[in-house]
Amino acid sequence: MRMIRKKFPEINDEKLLRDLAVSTVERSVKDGDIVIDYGDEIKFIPMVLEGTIKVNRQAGEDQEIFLYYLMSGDTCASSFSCCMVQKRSEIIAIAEEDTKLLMVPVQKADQWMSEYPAWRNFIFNMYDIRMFSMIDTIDRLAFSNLDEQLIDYLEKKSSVLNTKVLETTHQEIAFDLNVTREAISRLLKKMENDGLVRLERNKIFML
DNA sequence: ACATTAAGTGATT
DNA sequence: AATCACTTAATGT
Repeated sequence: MRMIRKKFPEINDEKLLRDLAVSTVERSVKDGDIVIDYGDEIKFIPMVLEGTIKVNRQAGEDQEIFLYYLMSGDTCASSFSCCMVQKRSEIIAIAEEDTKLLMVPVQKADQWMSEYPAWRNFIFNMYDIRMFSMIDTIDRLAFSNLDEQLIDYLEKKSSVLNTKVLETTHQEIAFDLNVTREAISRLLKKMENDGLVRLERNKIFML
């Protein structure tokens, strides 16, 4: 409850906070765990208390692309609309680090929309934020070449995880940007020569 | 020591 | 930029 207040200051309705405390379940996931898989039926809306969730679009079997991060204080509003129209998940959500979530049952979330203006505002606000972050992603995809995308990707990851040392593989980046591993390896190599990064196995040092 | 996985690279399309 | 084929290097058992 204290946690909710701290992480979600927009929710400033005492009664709603009490409702949240009784109707939600806290869930801890570890780095790399899949929170929502492609095709899952969504029954809960996750609110992120601590940690980071990576959200990827998945198209078909082998096509995947990074959409955005959910950080502390964020919620995935689109999962709300998704289950309102009884759809299965179009995205996959993976924990990027050990993460604490607050799982809000859809039915409650729906009920609170009419009950609490604070909740309604919160959800709409989150919609807006998600939407902008998507537009950002679209810009990146449509208007920038791979090197810019890669730099953007690395910078985002670095700032989200608050570290200069990214622990990841070229292959994983390649999956997220939907290109081949070789392309990433070559670009990173070039960036290393340009003094932008330093490379080690499973590590990228941002300079 | 051996197997596995990550990364580097040249050639081809 | 993708695909392929192969090498080299790091890491796990």
